[in-house]
Amino acid sequence: MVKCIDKTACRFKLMASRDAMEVIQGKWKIPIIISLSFGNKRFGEIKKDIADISPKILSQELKALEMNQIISRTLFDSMPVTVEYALTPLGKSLGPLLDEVLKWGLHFRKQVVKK
Amino acid sequence: MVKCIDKTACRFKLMASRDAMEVIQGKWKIPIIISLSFGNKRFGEIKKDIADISPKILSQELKALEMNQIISRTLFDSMPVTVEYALTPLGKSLGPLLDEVLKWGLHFRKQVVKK
DNA sequence: GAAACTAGTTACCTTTTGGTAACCTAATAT
DNA sequence: ATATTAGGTTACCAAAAGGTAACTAGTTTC
Repeated sequence: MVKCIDKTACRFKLMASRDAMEVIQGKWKIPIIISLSFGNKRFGEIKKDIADISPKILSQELKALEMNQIISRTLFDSMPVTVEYALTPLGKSLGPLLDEVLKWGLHFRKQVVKK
Repeated sequence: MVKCIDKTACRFKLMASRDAMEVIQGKWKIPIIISLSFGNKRFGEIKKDIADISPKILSQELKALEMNQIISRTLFDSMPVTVEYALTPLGKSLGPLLDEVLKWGLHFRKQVVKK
């Protein structure tokens, strides 16, 4: 039975995984990132993509993603003002992680959910 | 600007990612899985590995992971009884996902957290 | 008889997350 | 004047997640 011998390395791993999870955790962050992976979008477009998200939650989650530098927010002073959200390079770098999440989700569904 | 044209495929993706996230979401599930990736462990050993988890939460999370068939629970009727937890093949199949989480977490920390 | 070890459970409480409904500002169209 | 569009905000509420402290059962050692 192998133990977590190098405790510093182990703690470092736990820290890194917690960091990553904090960024993508919650009901709506991954759907928003997936929506933006199909191209830059405006507030209303994301809202239309994700059917049952409320404006309050969408606004809140977009702010959180922006603070973590996953997305950018650009204001155009057209009339009426439009706002464009886009994935940053850091946001795009989530691609492989999200692919794995998706892949494993399908595997899980095949094995356990079974419908 | 590309949209999510194939709506059925898109909904399927969202469903799969939500399934996966439900299994690994929360403050303690990934730490528990990482702990068990170092070998089968008993309740008290996992508790020692994860320093600040309370027995209530550990018990709760182990039950959830067992229900999702990520871990197995084996009772030995020694004196006093001991219980061994282990990753199932499905649990082990989370390996690549967790590697990506870890990798991205380190990348994120280098780029954003910066200390 | 008292303490310790195993693997938890229970009651209670706080914090975080998610959700609804109504409202706001500025401009343009009817 | 009124409705509509865009991009939100606000107040209020419910549910889920997380945490603390104390307690349980059975057995063994001091």
